[in-house]
Amino acid sequence: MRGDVFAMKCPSRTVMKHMTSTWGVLTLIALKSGTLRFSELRRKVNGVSERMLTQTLQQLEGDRLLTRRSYPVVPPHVEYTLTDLGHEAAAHVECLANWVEDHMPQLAAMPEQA
Amino acid sequence: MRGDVFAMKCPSRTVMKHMTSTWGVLTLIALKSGTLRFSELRRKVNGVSERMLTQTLQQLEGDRLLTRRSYPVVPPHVEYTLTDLGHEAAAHVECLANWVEDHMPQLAAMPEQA
DNA sequence: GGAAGTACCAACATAAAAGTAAGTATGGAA
DNA sequence: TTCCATACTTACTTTTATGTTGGTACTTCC
Repeated sequence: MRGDVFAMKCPSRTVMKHMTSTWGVLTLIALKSGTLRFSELRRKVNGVSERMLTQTLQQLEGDRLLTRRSYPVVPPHVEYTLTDLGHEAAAHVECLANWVEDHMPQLAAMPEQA
Repeated sequence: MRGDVFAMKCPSRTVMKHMTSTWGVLTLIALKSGTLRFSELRRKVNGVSERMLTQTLQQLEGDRLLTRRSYPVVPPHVEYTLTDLGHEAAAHVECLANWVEDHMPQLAAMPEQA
């Protein structure tokens, strides 16, 4: 029942991909400090397009890392909240991001390659 | 001097991308247990093409996460070893991967989306 | 003599990811 | 009355990622 990221077809790879994607990382970290609605996330996650944010949120919801709550009011109102699993996931991702941020001076002297 | 993954142009994003790329993750984890040569890595990292492995190794080398040592012998012999930084990076990445592997049953019930 | 192994590179082709623009419904503000 | 905000979707284009093939230089094995 355990996943194996070394196995090409293991679904754990898909979850990893979602969590470590550019916008997945930022979305998880952004939601760590609490529930946010779509437009708030969009402002917080610098540079995401609506399309990408929607897609990222749907992926993370499909992985049960967050829940979507939509209120049927006239200007749409939708809230996104991390699940318990999501909080754990976000903690790991943030830990990684913090490490990279902290070690930037030592990493990459000449950032000219993609 | 500290990086910021929320900043679109921050080089930390590039490093994150290298570390969390499909093959970056597997390469780092594979090298955690010690030096490996190219062909050994290729066999260990299930499914990677030569091209992708080469590229991944060059990126990680550029980020100072591993070192390349090449011996000028007749059948080429090249060894890859994690740096101290690389070991730290690999630990974080493996931690994340382990978490995902351990929680697979709870994540993703129907893995039909990309 | 011919095949295989080694660690690549370059060119080409395809697949996947990401961005752009426009459309939708509705209420409230200007 | 026109415009904006909201939370999306859809179609389309561009960019990036990845895979495939073939070549290299030399040696050992069959």
